[in-house]
Amino acid sequence: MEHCHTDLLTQVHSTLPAERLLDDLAQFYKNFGDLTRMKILFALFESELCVCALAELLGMEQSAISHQLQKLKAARLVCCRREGKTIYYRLADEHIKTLISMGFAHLTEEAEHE
Amino acid sequence: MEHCHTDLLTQVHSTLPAERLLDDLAQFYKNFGDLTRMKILFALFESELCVCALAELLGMEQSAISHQLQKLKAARLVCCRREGKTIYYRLADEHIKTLISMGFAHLTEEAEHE
DNA sequence: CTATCATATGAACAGATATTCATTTGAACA
DNA sequence: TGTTCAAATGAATATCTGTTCATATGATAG
Repeated sequence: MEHCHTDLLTQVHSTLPAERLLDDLAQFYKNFGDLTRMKILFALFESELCVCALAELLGMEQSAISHQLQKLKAARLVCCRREGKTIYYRLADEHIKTLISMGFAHLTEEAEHE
Repeated sequence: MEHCHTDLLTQVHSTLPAERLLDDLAQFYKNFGDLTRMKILFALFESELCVCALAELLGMEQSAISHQLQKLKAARLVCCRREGKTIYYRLADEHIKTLISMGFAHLTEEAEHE
């Protein structure tokens, strides 16, 4: 492994953010790495929706949606309000929309180049 | 489920991108949802590096790094060049840097608000 | 052409994750 | 208070994913 410049390695190493921070970042992105959650987020781009509406929209069990919503909520990507028996979910902030849209743009741009 | 406005649902449904596209997007984000890959990407922010340098840097097996690099390569997040026996990996484009940095910023901003 | 070094690949395994089913919580209303 | 509806939760399960180990490829030097 003599061809690996040790000084370059220590330099690169010094610029790496703390392990904890990198893991938080990976955990954060993990939320976008699932089709069901992606659908939920895109649906909430348009309007706040209750759990059963999301279940209906995605053609999935209420329980499955609820489990995913808990993850999105824990990650502070969505928040909710109660109205009687119904609980309406919405995006936690518009920033999220921008973030996802960037990935979307990246993907569609890349497709154009082919 | 009568409280769910069917017309709202059909309207939201009409704005959802194609299933295929949403899945591609989720698959794309999945690449950022792993600590090892996140470390690799951040390391490549600084400099192109060969496989064994990355293995050394992360304190992991060459094989583990190589497997992850194949995934990043398949997602066109990184590319490589050969120089003799050594293969150097680098970010596929600077755009990636921006994309990841946005998540990073989002995370650190959020932390400040607490 | 053989040995060696860097990397890639495949199979196997362990740990993580998404979904389902069954049950519980919580609010409204009779 | 008991029933009903919406949502949350927990256990079980099947699938996916990351790492390791063993081996293969591919380039270079002798």
